[in-house]
Amino acid sequence: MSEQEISQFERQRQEKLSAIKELGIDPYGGRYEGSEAAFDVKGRFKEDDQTQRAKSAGRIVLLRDIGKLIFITLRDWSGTIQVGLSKSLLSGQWGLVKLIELGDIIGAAGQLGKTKTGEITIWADEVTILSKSLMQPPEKFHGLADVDMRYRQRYVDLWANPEVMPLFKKRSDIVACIREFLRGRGFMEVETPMMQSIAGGAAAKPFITHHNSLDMDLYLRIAPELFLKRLLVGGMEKVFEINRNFRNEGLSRRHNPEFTMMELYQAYGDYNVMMDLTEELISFLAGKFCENNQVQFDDMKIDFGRPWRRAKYSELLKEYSGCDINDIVAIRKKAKELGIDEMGMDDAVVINEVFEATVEDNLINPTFVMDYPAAICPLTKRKKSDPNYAERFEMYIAKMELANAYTELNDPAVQEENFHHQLRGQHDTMAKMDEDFITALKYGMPPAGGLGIGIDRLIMVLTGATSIRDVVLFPLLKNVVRE
RNA sequence: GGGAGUGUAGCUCAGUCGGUAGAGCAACGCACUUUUAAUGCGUAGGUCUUGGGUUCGAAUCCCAACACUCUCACCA
Repeated sequence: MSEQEISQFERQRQEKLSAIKELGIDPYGGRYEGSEAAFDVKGRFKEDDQTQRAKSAGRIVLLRDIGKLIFITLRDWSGTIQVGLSKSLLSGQWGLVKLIELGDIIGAAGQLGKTKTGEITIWADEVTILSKSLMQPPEKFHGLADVDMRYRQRYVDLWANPEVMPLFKKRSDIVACIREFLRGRGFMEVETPMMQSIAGGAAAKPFITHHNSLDMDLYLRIAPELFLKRLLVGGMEKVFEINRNFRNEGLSRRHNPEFTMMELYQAYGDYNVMMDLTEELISFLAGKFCENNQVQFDDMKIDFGRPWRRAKYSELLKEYSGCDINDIVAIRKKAKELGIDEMGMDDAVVINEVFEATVEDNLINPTFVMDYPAAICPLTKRKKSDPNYAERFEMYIAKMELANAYTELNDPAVQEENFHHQLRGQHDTMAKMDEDFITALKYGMPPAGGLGIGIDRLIMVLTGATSIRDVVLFPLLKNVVRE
């Protein structure tokens, strides 16, 4: 279909638009003051008070025309409210009233009352058209079901499917609570570069862009870690950042190429401090946003009740794969059984492959996995008691990695060595040495605990949404090729 | 990138053995001042994702492309 060609529906709506203009009315409205959220109007309604008035604005999502009386359901960001348009109350405006239709945005004011059937209703004595809709809205009962269209036209999805707006409101509330919680504990929010000349702090393929006047290639950041640690060097003691990371990798139910990460650093702390903080923060959120501290997620019932399990990496490996972490022969045998191509992989990588293949699917309730093999943790301080292991934990919920934390490595010599050391079998390693970060460490970084929490995934487990695309307003999609 | 599935009216979906397409909602017309997915009667609406092929004949069978979903791979 060519773009010039407009549908019969759009043509019909254009005619109504013209008819509204002919009445001398601007079909696109303007400032509209004094309107109240539908939710609030319903909340303050009193049974036998005849003097109540209300004024609301929103989109018409249902319309029942009974001749000289029209019932309309208006939806705004807070919910819906019924408006009754009666010819006897609106005789002067009846010409306009008969021209409005599903999808239009209107304002209405009048006495607040109830209908015979008990529905709280604004009996309008004044109606204002605020925006004429030229497009046909989706089916009123099923809404917009086509997932592709829901993501491409989120601006329709948000009002056509009633559960969508509350979900994104909840996301906003959760993020606000995280900020409130952290600020309450003395953390300072900062913003560090999203465009970096060296994409460091994680092992992932970056997106590349170019700055013209500096004639310089830049990477969209894969993590803020190395910049936040520079702030520790600078003397900030408790910092956090909530912002986007970008990773040039595959998409899935759990992966969007741009995703929101909360990273925080606390000077003089360690990974045990981070563990307590993680448990307290997420428990606080679960208590606030989840009924009975539980969430149904797919076929899993997640229980956020404390205390959360804290188990060693080696312990979980033993529990679910049957292998002792020190018995590399048995682990390689297990890897073969699992179909992992372990030839040419370093031991630590094979162990981690087996771990991921056997353990992850069992981690449903919040679980801290502690003490990772040091070889796969280049930014982490090793355990004093056993330098083969690093003071790192990952926290899992519903088989997903939600958080990752370290006792941060602050020895510049060890850090430099780790940057140089490449593990065979790992596709991406720290691509380029960040010399300036090493310089920063040489000035002295206080010992610290650091934590990263994947915000999108956290929203998923707190709301029961099983696809990251349901908690991201505009997830990345392929372009539709237009002829 | 691999595998499986899906793509039909503006939307939600049927479509049997291969015989040129159906419903509900929305739209248009008429009626209706207490509806709740309002109702009743009537009208109109389709390049069956796109391009090839098989066939007398394709929404239906085959091939390819495109998009989406699930899944695997990738993903400290």
